[in-house]
Amino acid sequence: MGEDATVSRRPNTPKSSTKPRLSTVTSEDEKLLATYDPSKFERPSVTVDVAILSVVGERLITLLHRRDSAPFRGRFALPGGFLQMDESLEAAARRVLLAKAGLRDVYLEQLYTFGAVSRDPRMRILTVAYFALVDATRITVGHDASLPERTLAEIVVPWAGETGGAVEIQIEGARTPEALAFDHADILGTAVKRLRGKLDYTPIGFQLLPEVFTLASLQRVHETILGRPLNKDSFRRKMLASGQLEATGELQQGVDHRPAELYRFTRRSAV
Amino acid sequence: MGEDATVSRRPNTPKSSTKPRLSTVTSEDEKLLATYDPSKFERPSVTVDVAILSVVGERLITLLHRRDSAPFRGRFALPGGFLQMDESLEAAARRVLLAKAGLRDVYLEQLYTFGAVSRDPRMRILTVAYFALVDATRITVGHDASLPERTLAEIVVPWAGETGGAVEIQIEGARTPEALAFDHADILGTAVKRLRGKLDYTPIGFQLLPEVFTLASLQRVHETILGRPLNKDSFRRKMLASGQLEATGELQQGVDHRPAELYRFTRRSAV
DNA sequence: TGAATAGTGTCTATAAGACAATATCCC
DNA sequence: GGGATATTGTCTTATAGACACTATTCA
Repeated sequence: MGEDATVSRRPNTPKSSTKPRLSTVTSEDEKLLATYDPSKFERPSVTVDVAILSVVGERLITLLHRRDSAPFRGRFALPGGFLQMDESLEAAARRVLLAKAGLRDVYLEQLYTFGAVSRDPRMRILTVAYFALVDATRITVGHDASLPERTLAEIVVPWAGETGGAVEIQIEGARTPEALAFDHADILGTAVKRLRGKLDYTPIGFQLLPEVFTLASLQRVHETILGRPLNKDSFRRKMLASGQLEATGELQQGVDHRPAELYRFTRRSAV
Repeated sequence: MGEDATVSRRPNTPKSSTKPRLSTVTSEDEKLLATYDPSKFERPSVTVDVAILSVVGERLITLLHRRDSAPFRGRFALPGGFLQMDESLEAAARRVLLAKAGLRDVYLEQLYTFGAVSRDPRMRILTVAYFALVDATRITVGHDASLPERTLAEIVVPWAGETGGAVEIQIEGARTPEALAFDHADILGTAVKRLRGKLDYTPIGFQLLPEVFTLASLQRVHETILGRPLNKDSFRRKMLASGQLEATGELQQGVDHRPAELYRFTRRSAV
């Protein structure tokens, strides 16, 4: 940030006289801080929200909480929390993942920062949104005393390709789409758009599958995310040519047809 | 943000009793706010920084300011400023562009939010970084009483492709790279990485050229950003096939060889 | 044996790279 | 005319899609 030195762009903010005292501040700096005090500025609250995405069957799903307080009481919302002063943004996102969904060691990437002035009716709150990819076998919504209530919801994407925009959320059994709290439908839409874009040139789809998987299941994951069918032959060729798949030599079990070979991602560490 | 309702995750924050009063808050909400007050949380400062990129000759350049106060006094930094409580993030970025570089109506896109705990030695400051693309003819660094001092600096990218990482900054005439303030070399590196990625599938390169341009100059822009030579034939074919170029019928003037035809971008509005 | 999906091989269409030939301007 | 770059056309190679055929499992 190129914070200005001379500044008093905000005459309506109270002129606080408390200067920050940090061990890294030298005595020369101390003098300068007298004329430049960032704490003069009003500050927004900052939260971190995580769009946890997974593919179950042929559906793109996400994990939500029902809000039990205002604003948007009763609406579903992404898991999130306030950024603490001693943690990085990513650390906050990982804390949220663990505390609210019981997930650790998942693929996590910063998505976008949402900062519309009135996105929260109470006060100015920015949210730094992340998205996480989790294979279906790791998401649980059963009762767990150490975790808050969770709900899995289907993401229905009402636009093609990478058009972008809000998505619709379909709760199991419900007939109409569920309106989400805040701008969370936009956040999920942004996550889907980003994921679709990445799928073409990165092996990110593997993050949504268990350790070993068949090429057909990988293709179904891609198709579910992209929302369109893919050519089987070229999908197969491209994946094998990418050098990122490793044949395990094992075969699929328990299917009523010829079993497919199981593959493994060669760099599971790519988080 | 899925802010928790019951909360008191931060026992060390002062329990403020000032509840926000907003016209959109209903009386039922008022009651709930008694048990849930986001202002209880300590808040970071938030700035917006803008990486202004341009291509001049065969060089990728950016616009910097020299800091005249601590921290990083004397170092160059990106233009930036504190987010005001009544403006959106993008509005803040556009305000910075106008106030610090005299630029308006330029391509602007949110890049990434940088939030390492100690990125500013004084206090916790997040910055939401944006990048702007400006054609070379619009960047001025001459003296202008309404603008702060500015410097154009060359961006030297020490990595290939989309590897990512900090870039080096070369100030005109200097022999060694210039160390930037804060994490601004990382921000610029992130901007270059993003730009390289977008160049393959979006017409974003046009934003760096004047209204009309030749195919050769467009190719030079692409090559400068990508840091590698491109095949002339296929570049030409791909651009013309994209349907985003429109021949003006005019020819280049004042060259000592056969003049090239001038083209125009068909959707300059794509900001 | 038949249903179902896996996996291989071949052909074609399309896009990318290489290269040659011609065009047009200024000096 | 000579130098320099633009523009067009053709050939070759790589990649993607289409399709036919064989393979393997279970019911």
